[in-house]
Amino acid sequence: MSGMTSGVCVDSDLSSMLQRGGPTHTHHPNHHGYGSQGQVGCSSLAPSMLDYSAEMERYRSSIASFYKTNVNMNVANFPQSAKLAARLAAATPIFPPTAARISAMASAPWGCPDNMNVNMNHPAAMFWGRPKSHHHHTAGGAAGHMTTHPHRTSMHQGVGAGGGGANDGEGPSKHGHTATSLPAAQEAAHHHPMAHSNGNFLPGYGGGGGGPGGECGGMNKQGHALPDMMGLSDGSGFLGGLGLPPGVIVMAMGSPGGGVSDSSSAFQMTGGQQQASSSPCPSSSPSSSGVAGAGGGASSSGTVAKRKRKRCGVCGPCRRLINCGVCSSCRNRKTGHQICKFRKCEELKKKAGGLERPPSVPTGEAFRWFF
DNA sequence: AGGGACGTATTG
DNA sequence: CAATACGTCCCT
Ligand SMILES: [Zn+2]
Ligand SMILES: [Zn+2]
Repeated sequence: MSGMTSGVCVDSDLSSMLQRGGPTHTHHPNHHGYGSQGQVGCSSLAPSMLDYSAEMERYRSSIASFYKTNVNMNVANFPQSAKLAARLAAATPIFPPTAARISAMASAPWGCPDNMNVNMNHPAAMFWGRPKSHHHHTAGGAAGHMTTHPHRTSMHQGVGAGGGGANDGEGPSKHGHTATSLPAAQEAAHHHPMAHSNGNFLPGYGGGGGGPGGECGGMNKQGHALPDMMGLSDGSGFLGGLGLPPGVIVMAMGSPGGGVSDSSSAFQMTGGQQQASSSPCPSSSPSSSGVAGAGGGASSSGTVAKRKRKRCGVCGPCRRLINCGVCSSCRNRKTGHQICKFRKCEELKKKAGGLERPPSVPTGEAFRWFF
């Protein structure tokens, strides 16, 4: 009863393709250098993972096939970072937007094969991958194919999408039943027995293992994961993100609006000032900048205008690359201007207004934990 | 308490 | 300038 519009299991198809797709894998995509903003971390363990490169190739193949067949995938909800990642990962001669779509079918969405929710026509999409390497690929075999234009503006949610034939310029709309039922599925928990909990978020980089030169990626196809699950598995107990393909896998669904991380990198040093190497010129004097918060927050109290906080970038939600497209925030993004609920940084949620109230060990004590 | 709407900081 | 998302106000 629920859904199962077209009984096509992506997984199955994919598998088939994989089998048939005899990639001539000649060159190995050795794209490394992603360790910029941290979200890139690698899982470090790749036991049964033969060559992820090979896998990659296969994926690409399958992807290509898919592309041929399903060119109409919706590519919404991909934050720029996601899009970017998609492109990088895909690193194929195909058009950027296309790449995104393609990857989209590489895996199964939150639907479980059992339910067959894996419809590619789904209005929402999930996406795995890296946010962006910040710099164009430094060097890499795949890079050569990239046709990325240094120019930004690439494609907006619906504008550039049409590049090649996308029919849905924007698709804001509610297809009718889709929009309505989807949210329920997501927001409501759809507990799955073996949910791997791999939403569209980035690989955690806390593990550290692996070395600088080795990016590992265990691929975990089948990503049954619901938005909720991902949300629940936030950074704290999160440990299932190790299975990421070298590229990105997007589950397509399409949905109104796309989301992009506020600062693509999304990394803030909890302290308040972020001194990342990417930052052009941090400094500035901490003294009141005159930023009156938003909406008039600062007006009342005081002088200290709190600068707008940024996502921690490490929590589960933060790792998500794309918007679910069905949550209230996503649906109201136009007016609400809020990030997808599932992507809302937990840190921000905590203090989101509560602010100062850290009932807990002072700084020094924290260290004791280690000893 | 939660969600929507709005202003606006921030970034590209 | 546009896009995105944070912070707050307001309504329910
Ligand atoms: Zn959402
Ligand atoms: Zn976060």
